[in-house]
Order: sequence, then structure tokens, then C-alpha cells
Amino acid sequence: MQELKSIKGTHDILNSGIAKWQKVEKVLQKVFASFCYQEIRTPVFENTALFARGVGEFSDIVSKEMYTFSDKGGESLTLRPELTASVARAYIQHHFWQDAPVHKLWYLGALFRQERPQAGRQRQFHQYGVEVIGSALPEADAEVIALACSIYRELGLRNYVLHINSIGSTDTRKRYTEILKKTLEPHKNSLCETCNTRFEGNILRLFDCKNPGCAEILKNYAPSILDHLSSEDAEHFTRVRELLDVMAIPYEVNPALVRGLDYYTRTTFEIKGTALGAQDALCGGGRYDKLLMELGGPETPAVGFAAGMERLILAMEAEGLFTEEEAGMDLYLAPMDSHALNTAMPIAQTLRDAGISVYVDLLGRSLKAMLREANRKKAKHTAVIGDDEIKNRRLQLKSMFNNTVSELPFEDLADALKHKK
RNA sequence: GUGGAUGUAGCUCAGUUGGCAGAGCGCUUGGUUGUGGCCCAAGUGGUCGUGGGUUCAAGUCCCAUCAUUCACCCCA
Repeated sequence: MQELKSIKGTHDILNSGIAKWQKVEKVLQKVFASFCYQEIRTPVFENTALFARGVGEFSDIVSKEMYTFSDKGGESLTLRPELTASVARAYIQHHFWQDAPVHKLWYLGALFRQERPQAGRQRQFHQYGVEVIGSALPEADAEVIALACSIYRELGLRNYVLHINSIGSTDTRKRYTEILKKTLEPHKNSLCETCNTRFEGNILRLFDCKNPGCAEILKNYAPSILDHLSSEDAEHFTRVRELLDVMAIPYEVNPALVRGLDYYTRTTFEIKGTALGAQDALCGGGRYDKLLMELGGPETPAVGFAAGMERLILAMEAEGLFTEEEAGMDLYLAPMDSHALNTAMPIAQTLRDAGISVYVDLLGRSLKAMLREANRKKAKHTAVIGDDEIKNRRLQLKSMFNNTVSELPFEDLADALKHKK
């Protein structure tokens, strides 16, 4: 028989991994709630057309990384490679705008891209993110950025940098692209092969090239998009920066920050982890004022970001933020034999109803084995149930941390444990 | 898709010029009857990634293949 194993680029999360995820998820929920954002959950697969139109047919994500398949009815479906398009689709489908002029949404979910895995990059990975749909104001941009930073601050992460830029509205970008082409035309031959293909397709992506020769040419000759913003674009960007300053959020303006998804307009930003490997983008986002309209909805301005869970956890591990030990169950109940379980199990039920976590041994093991396990599982208390306890309806509650024992009737157990929590 | 590295026990890894498959950790049980941790002892656990080849003999040498991983690319 063929060995069954998880497929390339996917991972089980178990044991200590679960604790890390839960710790992060708890903080996420807390921060989202404090900003009054509402959770949204969308299906993991959608019509292929949604991503082709939303993300951009010629983007790498759509053109070579999607898990696309036909269902039995011949429909082309795709496992979502990102979440903004899905959220936008839901917004349009359910006519959110009739319910309120602005919606502040957050999500956390699994995404799928068929890339070669490496550190911080998997084929199934998870992103959390937010979308503010309905506000064109720079204040929305600033709030979204502030939210992204609050999460890291709340988690205690220190080694990261916020980069921001404005790529202008569609018209601005069209004009700037022409200028860029004209300026770089004489140096075209010195650029690398990929840059030359991008030259015609999406010339802005030249800024992403890591080839030192290309970077040098860009640095020396390429005009900054910030010098070519329309006055409205420039005003918008200035206001975003003003608000970040007022909130004391440190940032770097990076005119080379373009981003690969087609739908961005005006503000773009990225948070880079400084303790990560090659895949160092912790969070990326920006404004996308045309996406909703392109997907068939009303023209609705929006801004949001997406951030990688796995990368965040890697960054937190690198900073040693998962050190504290998890305490175990409130009580480990050790029945001496199967007869004692008749008493132990109802006691456990009563305690659980009272909100106390109780572990009952189900293997019929020796007392020594049970206590060894209780110790290993970091139980706060243990209690043995055997013939004497059953006869007297009393037991000895032992604190595993300070080694004290108190004798109690069964019915006082819940109060005693609650008191010690 | 391209390039490099690595595959031996549940985990981390030794394994010499080819010569009986190893250690530590973990797990199980015990160390005088019903009380954990420390210590001691015994036990459990591997088709040496897979398939070929060379050889009296292959974890070790050769070929292929698969997987994992890092980097390019791209992105969170």
C-alpha cells in the first residue's frame, strides 16, 4: 500500500504548535474587537474567474500558482490563493452597502498556492487580515496600518519595519509608467531578462528586482513615483503620514514598494520582519479603490492588508516569545481500579460542569504510572479514588506544586478547586 | 520551473579503510501493598527513504528515483 502522508508544502499543527496558534489567535481576536472589526468567513473555493479578474490574470499568483480544477458539472473552480477578492465578492453579493456606508471586516483562513516550499512559504498557509470597505479617506488607510502594528505590539514582536508608499490613482500611475519607460529605455539593454519582459507588461515590478545591476540602474535613473503624484494623491499620502506621526507609529517611506497584485491604488505598505529569512514580508496591504467595481459591484473605495500566520509565528519564535510553560489540568483523577471509575467519572462530570478541567485515567494503570503522568502533564492537583474514598465519600486533594494535601468530602471538591484556580 | 544540501528508532543524531544496527532523549514496567518529580534497572522501538547495480559481504561504493529542506522566482 502506498504510504499516506501530508502533501508537499502542507503541515500538521500539533502539540506545542497548537498552543502557539491559539495564543496568536487570542490576541488577534482581542485587537480586532478593540478596533470594532467584524469577522467574515468565506468558502475556501470560488469560481476561477473571481481571482482572474480580481487579482489580475497576468499576476504570478493567477498565471502559475493556483490550484484550479473542474468539478463534475464542468465548472472551473479554484482554491483561494488570497482573501481580498473573496471578501469583495461577498460584499457585492450581499449588497453590504445597503446595510451601512462602511464595513470594517477581518478574517483568518487557509490559502493555497502551488509554489516550491521554503522557509516561511507553504502551499497551504494561513493569513489573517482586514478590509475596510466604503471609505476613501486617508484616515481609513491610517487606521488599517495602525491595526496591523497593534497586533505586533500586543504580541510583543519587536524586530520589524513598516514601509509605506503611494503608487497613486490609476491615472497617475498611467502617466508615471510612461515617464518611467521613457527614462529607462536607454538602459534597457543593461537590465536582466525578467526585467525586460516586465518592461512591457508591468514596468512597476522592475522595482522588485533583486539583481544588483538592475537595482543600481533603478536607483540612479528611475524617477520616484512620489514626485509624479497628482495633487489629490499627494494630499492623501501626506495625510496618511500625518496620522501615523500623530499615533507615533514609526515608518519608512519606500518609493520602490510596488507590490505584485494588480488591484492596488494609492497607499501601499508592507511590514518586513528583520529576523526572518528570504521570506520576510510579514504583512502587506494597501488601498484598492477600483477592485469592487471591476468585480461588478458599485464603485467603492477600500483599503486592507493580509498577514501570514506561519511567518508571524516564525518571527515570534525567533524572538523567544513562546517561552512560558502551559499549565495543565486543574485535577488529575486517579481511580485505583475499574470499580473506582463508577465513582470517579460522575465526580469528574460534576467538576467539569463547574468549569474545572479534570483528566481521568482511562488505561487502568498502576498508581505510580498515573501520578507520573499527572506530573508530566503538569496537573495542578491530583486525587486518588479507591475503596477507602468510596466508603467514606472523602478524598485527599494533593497540590502538585507545593506538595500539600487536604482531606475533603466529595461535595466540597468543586468549591475547593474553584477557590484555588 | 532552476540550483545547492539532506534522508539511519517517536525526536536529536553517531555509525571509521565495506564485516552482526548504535547512543541520548522519549515511551512502558519495576525498585515491598495507596502517592509524582531525582536516582537506579529492565523493556519497547528501525525493510538504514525507495528501486536497481558492484561485491563473498553495502547504512557505507555506483546509478536512478522519491521525499524533505534552503535559495532563486514570487509573495503573507
